[in-house]
Amino acid sequence: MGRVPCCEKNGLKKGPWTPEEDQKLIDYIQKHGYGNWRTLPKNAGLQRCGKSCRLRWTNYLRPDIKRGRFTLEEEESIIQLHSILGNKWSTIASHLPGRTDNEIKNYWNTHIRKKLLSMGIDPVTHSPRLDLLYISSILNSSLYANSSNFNIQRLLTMQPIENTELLKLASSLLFSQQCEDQNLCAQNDQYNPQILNQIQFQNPVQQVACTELVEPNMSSFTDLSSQQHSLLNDWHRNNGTSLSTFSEDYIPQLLSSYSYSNYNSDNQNLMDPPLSETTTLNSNNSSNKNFSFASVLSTPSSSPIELNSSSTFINGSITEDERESYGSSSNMLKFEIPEILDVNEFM
DNA sequence: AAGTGACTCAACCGCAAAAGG
DNA sequence: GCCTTTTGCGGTTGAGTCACT
Repeated sequence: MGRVPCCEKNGLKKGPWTPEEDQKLIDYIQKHGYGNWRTLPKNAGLQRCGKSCRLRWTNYLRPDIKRGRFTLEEEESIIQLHSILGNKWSTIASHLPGRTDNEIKNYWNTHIRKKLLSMGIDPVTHSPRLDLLYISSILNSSLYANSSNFNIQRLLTMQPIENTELLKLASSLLFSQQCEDQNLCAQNDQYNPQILNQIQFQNPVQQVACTELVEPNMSSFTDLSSQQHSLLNDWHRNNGTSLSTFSEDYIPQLLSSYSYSNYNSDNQNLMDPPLSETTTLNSNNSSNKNFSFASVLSTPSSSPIELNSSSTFINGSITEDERESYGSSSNMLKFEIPEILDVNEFM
């Protein structure tokens, strides 16, 4: 379909609107309405194209536009609607009176998306970042397994590591292990809790992810919708500045529901939860009109998760060695990520 | 106080669908 | 049914602002 530019470039102003231009547009629309955007600027005495006028009116000058910060309810709605609709900003906006698609799009990109990422949730799929879990499991095996079971050299030669991020991580691990060999060789068989306690996670999500992988809290396998809701409230109150508290409570629940059904669907799961407990966390219940934070997780659990470009597809190919290492010894299962690894590189 | 990088958000761009002749 | 015009949408940009050094 041939397209003619909506306006002549010459002689028409671009860029920020002045108060005078705003007033002209408001006055004209209040008098005549906005029938034809193409002829409107000329009639209103504006050196703008119709497209620019329409955008200015719909996104800024319209009298019913709500200004100010998004409320918790609006934020919940956006997340829930996005999990269903994707980037259909205008459709999402139609469910939020007074908010424009542009505003919602901006808010998503600058706030919600980052929050979800920092919580270990893929904002595209609304699923837990399984690549982080996978990395965590690899780290677990690599750092504290006995050398006879697993080592980083082996990690570097593993088939599933096709992702360059994992390769970077593996390389970093190799380097950090060399450092540890020099400094911590005294603790060959058992990790030293004092030393580990001194190592701080850069990302609390990972800490929880790692901990939960190896030490599942079975009490979390219950219906959590109300709890999740209160967690979101906490998160919102903290304005995203203190995610650790939220994440530590929230992420294990995500992992509980998600890793069970996806991580190793055919064979024995890492933690072998009862099936019924997994299903109670299914959030795709359209009859639930109240927002549950589980709605963030919208991807059907039965489908393989194709994460975004910075993510890694996890196919559940866990070797017998690794599986054993997860479940055989609680000592070996505890681990932490060295500071040398920048978790943000994987987010 | 100046420099720099990160962040925000209004505005633009290109495309596609809808509408009209 | 075809072509042109208009409208709407989603992705992206960049100027302004803020925070930190």
